[in-house]
Amino acid sequence: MDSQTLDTVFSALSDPTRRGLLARLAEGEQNVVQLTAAFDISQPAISRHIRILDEAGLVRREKRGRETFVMAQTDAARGAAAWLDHYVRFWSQHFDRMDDILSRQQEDRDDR
Amino acid sequence: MDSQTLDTVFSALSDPTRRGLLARLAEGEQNVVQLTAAFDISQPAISRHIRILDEAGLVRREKRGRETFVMAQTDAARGAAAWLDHYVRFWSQHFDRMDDILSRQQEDRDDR
DNA sequence: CAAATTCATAACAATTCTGTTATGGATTCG
DNA sequence: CGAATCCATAACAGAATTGTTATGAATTTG
Repeated sequence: MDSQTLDTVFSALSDPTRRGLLARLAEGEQNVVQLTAAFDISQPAISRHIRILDEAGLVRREKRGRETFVMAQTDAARGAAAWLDHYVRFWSQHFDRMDDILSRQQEDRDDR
Repeated sequence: MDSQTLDTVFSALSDPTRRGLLARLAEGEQNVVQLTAAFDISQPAISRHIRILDEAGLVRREKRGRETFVMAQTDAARGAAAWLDHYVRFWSQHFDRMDDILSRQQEDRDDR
């Protein structure tokens, strides 16, 4: 997952309405009218949020007749999760080493 | 981890310079001059990025004399990682069930 | 103590984001 | 077929973001 994709995915996830949309979509696909009903903002605003999620690869849209169904898409989220996980692990290791060093120093002092 | 914290953490992570700062800090604490040297933008711009990371709980600042040392902080990243993980798992389950249903239907057809 | 270093903040400009209302194309309903 | 429904896009306003330069307080250095 390249840097620009991380930009758009994390940016997409940084808005509470968009996370709310994703949460709703976890229950299954919904059309735009259904999604709009769940929030307190206008339909065009929802349409735009959906578009941003789409561009980030977090949802997929499918037009059937006059309705547009929106469904969650996991790949982009998995990529971002992997990135975060990687860094959390890396930092943790670093801190573990730090703790190790600190506790060794403590032992050294205790030994005196 | 509450919604507003997720806002600030994901938003902080959505900028490539800030992710770059975090990557550098994984190697250990650095002062502002050192961090500024690693990027092609001004010191005040770096200072502001650091502040945003700080407010998101992704780094900690420690002033020693005239220098400010910056170090990565894992808790906020862990929280965001947990959120992402939760949803990825949830969606995956959903899709697994879908796959299950779809393949059962396929079997039904095969049985005919 | 004067000069240099470190870094935060203010002031500003350019750009992007997020909402609104207005509108209209496409599709479905009666 | 005319009316209603679904939803995307345009145009706009206000707020937020990200960079810049200018500046100065605090600290260290020579």
